[in-house]
Amino acid sequence: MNNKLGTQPIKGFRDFVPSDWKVQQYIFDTWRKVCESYGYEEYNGPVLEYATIYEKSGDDLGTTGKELYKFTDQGGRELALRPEMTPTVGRMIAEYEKIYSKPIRWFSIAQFFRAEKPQKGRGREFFQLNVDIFGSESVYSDIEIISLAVDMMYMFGATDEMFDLRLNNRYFAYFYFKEVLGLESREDQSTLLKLIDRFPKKGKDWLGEEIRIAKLDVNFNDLEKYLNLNLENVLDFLKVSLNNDSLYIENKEDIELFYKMLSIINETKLKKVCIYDATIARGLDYYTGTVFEVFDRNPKNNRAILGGGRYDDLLSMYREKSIPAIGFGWGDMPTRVFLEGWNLLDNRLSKVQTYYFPIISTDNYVDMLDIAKDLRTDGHIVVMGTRERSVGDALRIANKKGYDFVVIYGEEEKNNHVFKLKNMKSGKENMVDIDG
RNA sequence: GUGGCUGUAGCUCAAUUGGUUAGAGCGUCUCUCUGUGGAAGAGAAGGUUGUGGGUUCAAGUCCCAUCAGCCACCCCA
Repeated sequence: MNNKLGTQPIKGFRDFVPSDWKVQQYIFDTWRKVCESYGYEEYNGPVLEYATIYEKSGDDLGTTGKELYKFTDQGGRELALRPEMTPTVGRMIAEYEKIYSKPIRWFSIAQFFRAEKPQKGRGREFFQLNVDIFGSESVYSDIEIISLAVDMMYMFGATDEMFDLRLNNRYFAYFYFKEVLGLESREDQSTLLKLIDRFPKKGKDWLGEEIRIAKLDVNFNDLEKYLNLNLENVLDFLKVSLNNDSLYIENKEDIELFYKMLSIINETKLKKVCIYDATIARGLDYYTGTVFEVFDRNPKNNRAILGGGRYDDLLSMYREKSIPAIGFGWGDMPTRVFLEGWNLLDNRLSKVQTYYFPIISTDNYVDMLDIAKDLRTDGHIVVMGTRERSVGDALRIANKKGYDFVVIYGEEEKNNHVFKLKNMKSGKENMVDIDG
């Protein structure tokens, strides 16, 4: 009999009531502030793109299309709601690259859609910050992006104990697999790295079993050595290898860049939160060099809250010659879980000073409109009453709503051509002349 | 997408083995305290127990489906 519609939003989508949206705004404002302080400019792009740009961006066509919201429009085009920004911004850069001098520093805060199974910190609709720098192969761009990500964490009030930034480089991993583990083929190296990517969740027994199944010829002690590498170990290992002229190193330039990056980090304050982590692989699709993730160190939420890396070849899907790029994406949902988990939201949400202007007497309403208009012109936020109230009631309401000031304008004030401004926190009252 | 757990008022939770008209606190609204607040008192609204079906004399309670949330897997762009 009930033919009314349901009131819940559809699975994985969210309603934002004002108190929720306030948190969102706080997160967006913080992201924006730090990006702008680094000289990045904000952009945006279409919510819909041709589905093919997402299917082409990964190595692994079979699995990537699965979580895409895809449909055919009235013109027969295969379209998709954007699940990420990188292909869009890549397309934009490929299209407009000539207008801008390099390097191009861009960021965006936009909404994305993925047909995933919703969980805490993961929905079908979410906002994501994307920060990228295009047209620079320099190691200093890698450092800049990493430093920007870390600064944002600090800007949110995070301390060194709450997070770390985990770095890796797939070419380094491949090189290590070859030199130390004796894995010669790129295919085996790639298989192993994919397995290691899942190792933290699955554990040692699982990894051993999978290696047996994949028939990888790997000494488990050597592998353990790889898994336990830290920043100093990697630097030592690379220093020796890179100085050995008789040694052939595939992707030597990329590995040299990685070495340089780690040695710089090792000498800066970034060292406090940056670590080498052999298990970071980032899905392996379009990343070409540095990969990194920022991890929440809260034991209840041990997960990546942002991730990114270098993708120097991605733009070759749009043009002959690619444009080097590095950047990261940072979702709003894991961020909220992080901030709530460490209690970093209390007292940080913006609070605007608000004037409450109750109707003490409806006879004065016309005058009140003029007074309110003047106050708003002066930049104040004025909330007017909607019905006649006694002064006592008005103050109670102001309390409950958290208004900061109450404008009192009754008979007395009208006769003296003033209004009374009461500060709710201090209780102090001032008479203000109404001039014009 | 697969598997598991969960769903009672806006929120936190009650409701005997299936048994009257599903309750409480907080919150919300109204009133009193008659131009000075954070309080107190009085009262009210708010639920077809997520939704739909089934079993039964009788369903919040049992069964099925569905929707949504959480957890694990998958995926993580």
